[in-house]
Amino acid sequence: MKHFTIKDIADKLNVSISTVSRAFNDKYDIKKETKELVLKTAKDMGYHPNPMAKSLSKKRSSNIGVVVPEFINEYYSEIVIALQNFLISKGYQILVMQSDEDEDQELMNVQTLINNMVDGLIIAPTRGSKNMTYYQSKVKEGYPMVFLNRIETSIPVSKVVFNNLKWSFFATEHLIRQGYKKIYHLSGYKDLSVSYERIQGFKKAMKKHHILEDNYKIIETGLLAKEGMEVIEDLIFHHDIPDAFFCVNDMVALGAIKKLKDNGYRVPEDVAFVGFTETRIAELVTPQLSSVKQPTYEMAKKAGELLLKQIENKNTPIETIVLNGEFTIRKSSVKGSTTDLL
Amino acid sequence: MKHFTIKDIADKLNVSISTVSRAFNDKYDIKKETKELVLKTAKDMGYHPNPMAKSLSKKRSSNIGVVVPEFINEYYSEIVIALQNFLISKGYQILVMQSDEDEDQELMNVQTLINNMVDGLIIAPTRGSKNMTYYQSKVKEGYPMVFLNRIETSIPVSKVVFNNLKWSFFATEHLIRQGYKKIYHLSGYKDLSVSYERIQGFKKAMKKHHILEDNYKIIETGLLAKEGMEVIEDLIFHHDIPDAFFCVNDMVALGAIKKLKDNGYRVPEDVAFVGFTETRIAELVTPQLSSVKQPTYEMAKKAGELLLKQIENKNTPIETIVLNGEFTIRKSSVKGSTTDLL
DNA sequence: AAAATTACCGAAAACGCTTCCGAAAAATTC
DNA sequence: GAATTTTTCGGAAGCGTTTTCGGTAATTTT
Repeated sequence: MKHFTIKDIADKLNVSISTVSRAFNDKYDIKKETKELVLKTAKDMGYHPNPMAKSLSKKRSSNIGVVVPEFINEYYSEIVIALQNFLISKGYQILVMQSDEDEDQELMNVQTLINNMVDGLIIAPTRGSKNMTYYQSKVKEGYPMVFLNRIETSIPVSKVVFNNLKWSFFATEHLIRQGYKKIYHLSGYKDLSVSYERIQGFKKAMKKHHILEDNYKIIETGLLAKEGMEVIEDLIFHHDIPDAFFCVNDMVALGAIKKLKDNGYRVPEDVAFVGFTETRIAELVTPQLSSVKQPTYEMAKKAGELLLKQIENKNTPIETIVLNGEFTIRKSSVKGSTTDLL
Repeated sequence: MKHFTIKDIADKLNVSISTVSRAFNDKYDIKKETKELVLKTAKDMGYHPNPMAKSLSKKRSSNIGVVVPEFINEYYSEIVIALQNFLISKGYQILVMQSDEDEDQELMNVQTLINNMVDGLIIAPTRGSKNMTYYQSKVKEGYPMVFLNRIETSIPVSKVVFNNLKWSFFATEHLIRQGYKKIYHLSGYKDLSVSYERIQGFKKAMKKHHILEDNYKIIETGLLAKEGMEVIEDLIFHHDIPDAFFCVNDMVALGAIKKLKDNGYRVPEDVAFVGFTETRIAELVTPQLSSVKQPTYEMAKKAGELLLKQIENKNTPIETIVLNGEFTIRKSSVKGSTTDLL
């Protein structure tokens, strides 16, 4: 099963290779019948164009680089899948690289992809801002690039972000409305834009409902369950357990819940919980975890569209897209919910 | 910031492009000093070879296709990450596609990748065997291909698989030794090789310990939490709840546990559980879930190595690698474990 | 019916690299 | 010091496409 080339088809039909090429790229200067003939015999022969030759001559690889901080959690997995579906449907391939939540790795990934001549990049940055000046210079050069998530809206690049502030506010307000008086926020890293924004939302809700500073706390944790557990250990040690926790993500919430349960606390009777960036297990754990769901598919699609626009037409203006999600209330944050037999 | 070519370097140094090329591919017929000079100026200029041109002339893309059934669950995510790390270190890029647990999608993915001229393929098949004859014909043609997981060891292709039978046997035997008398196996799909093998392991343990057929059951479920829940609903309806469950994976176990708890059962006091293909949340849920851990990184690396061997030397013989894992016993399957305050 | 357009197609260059072939220069042998 | 071998390099073809340019044949215009 050898690979046929454009020349094989040309020879078979006694036409020139230009004609065959014209048939595939539906150019105007080819007769309709010959075009159809070429296409048909090509199909019969099982011909597929050689993408490398095409790339070389078109000076475009039809590859798009995607860099994410990780894809162990469902969130970025879904984003990658959605990006792939969308971009393949538009005739592109994607090269996915993950940075392992490491800035240096991220820079290496981006450079590897650029050296591999991707036509554009979609980057979900990890935390830290060391690379931003480099990225911005690339953007200025006209390199098609879209940022996804975890990036300050103020930075002058095209981006798609979630409205963290708003939904953090909603989630917090829900806890307040349920009657919880003392609410702590486990906040992720403060230098991570999404965490920062969620902190702002949290504070906004506190302010709106006139809750004073001694009745709430913002505790910086990481993004892992382990880190949620550590914080709880510390709080238990200091006898400083609030009525409710609003957590930067579900994993931190699950870690914290685990540690509290291990120490005899009941959730939500003693302590209530709200997570963020909903995962599938939110409804499998006991109690089911309230969480904010982000529109991964939509975010990915928007990012893809923004990028393709840039690729097809350089100097399209910078754009920022801010998306909204849903907040699902489950037992973990409902006061007086009978948790039956746990 | 334009891209330099080999010609730019050649012109600058007053040498021919062949010489420059020789320097990069460390050929024997080039003087050491000129080679170093070329390499140095290339580096200074910020030159990077054009991968498309290279591919075209070498007739190899240095891309490797990876097809997995999904990567929402950690398992395949880890495999993909490990594959990527390994293959990039060897100078390859990977193109990852996921089949969404669908045979037709899988075939499309494989064909897309082949048309994109990947140098080889690593496939973790979804269930169903429709595509196997096609794959086997490709293998016969000499197309470098390695299968990962979910494939019968009897099929004549190179593959890396987990020793499901053995570890399923261990897990089951553990339940028996804990004193559980009536054990049900929630088995995934019977036409999925991994499920089939785990069933065999389960049966083997039953046989060894002389447990009769009316004291165990094998119930076919899917791979999702939802399906674990459905089975439990059914069993509750028929008042047919055993002492313990051995589940095809953690998600099914978690679904089943959830449903049992909702109906007033205590885990593990009333019903014990063992999962499979350990996930991170196994130790975050209450009770912590016993599970068998698969060596994802090692499996991926082995698969990568097998594939590169095939790429570098066609007609290397077919090879099968069977790997082992670890079984971690946690509270969900320990009799008389004080579950404290739950 | 001659002139002007238009439709269609082939030849050839180009994309940036690898590699084969042959030749000049250097080193070795006699 | 001539002959031979080895080292080092340049020229050129080739990888499979796209695209420009020019030309013939067909069609339309006058």
